[in-house]
Amino acid sequence: MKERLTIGKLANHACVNTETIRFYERKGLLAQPKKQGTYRYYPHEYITRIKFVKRSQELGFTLKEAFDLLKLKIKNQSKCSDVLVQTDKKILEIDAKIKDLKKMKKSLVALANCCEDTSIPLSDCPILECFMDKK
Amino acid sequence: MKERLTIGKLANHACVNTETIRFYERKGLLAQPKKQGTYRYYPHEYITRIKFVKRSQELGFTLKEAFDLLKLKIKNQSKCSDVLVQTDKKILEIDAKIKDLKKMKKSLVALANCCEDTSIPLSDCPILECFMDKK
DNA sequence: GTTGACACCGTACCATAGTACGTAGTTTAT
DNA sequence: ATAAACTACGTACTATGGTACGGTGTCAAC
Repeated sequence: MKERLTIGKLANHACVNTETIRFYERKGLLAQPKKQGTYRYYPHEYITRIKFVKRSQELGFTLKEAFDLLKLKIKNQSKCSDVLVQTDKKILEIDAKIKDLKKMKKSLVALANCCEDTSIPLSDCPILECFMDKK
Repeated sequence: MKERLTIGKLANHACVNTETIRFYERKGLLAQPKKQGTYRYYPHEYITRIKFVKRSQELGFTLKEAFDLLKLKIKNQSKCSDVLVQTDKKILEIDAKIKDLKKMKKSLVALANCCEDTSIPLSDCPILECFMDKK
């Protein structure tokens, strides 16, 4: 027999704070189940849903984006293409970030190299210029 | 002859809001020039400095990190070894960020590959289950 | 020499993503 | 049966990175 999921138990199972669940509810992102007496009891699929949202955040999606993906998952008339559009968008965003970071690293490595030569005064270090140019 | 840079002109040249400059000053990140009469006038290098900070933020650095990077150049009386330590730390941070992003991307690409046939209804699509598994 | 645009300053407010806390009532375990 | 542990709810607070606003004073162009 399945245990009745109070907010605390849901939080434990989903590895989040109870306050986080209450926060999602306040934000209108997570539907609040009706009270049965004085307490609310959560359907067991809420555990997976919250875990899904946390995982999406780990993959670089914002909270809202994560819940949007969840909605697609729940809504069974959604198509795979709906999810693909979001995913492809994120992949492009990540690619751009990686590209930028690599440029940044190159500039920093150049700075490190210039600092290794202690005869060069730091005032002549082209760090600022490096950063601004490599865009 | 160079124009006298009031906060508004500095903001325009650096492509930020005047309030942003005031915010940096309040945070103690940007030194407030002494008043000349009732107004403050900014050295022209502040334009490049703010642009540098904005560029660093674009590359995924926090505001504080951006100003720390800026200090590398400005604090040229500091020891070269100090600068090297800072720079190497930043390079490691960048490497870690790139690694994280690559991991994210890998997961997302795997996700996208889960479903090539975009006409399949989502209820039959494994794409979102992939999300949970590929950790 | 007036007027409109700007500076200065403090304070309040925005979004994002939560966390903490106090009060009151309820459930559960011993 | 009583105490510990939990729930519900509202509000306040955290951090990050700003933006907006109102009042007062000033500068600069026409």
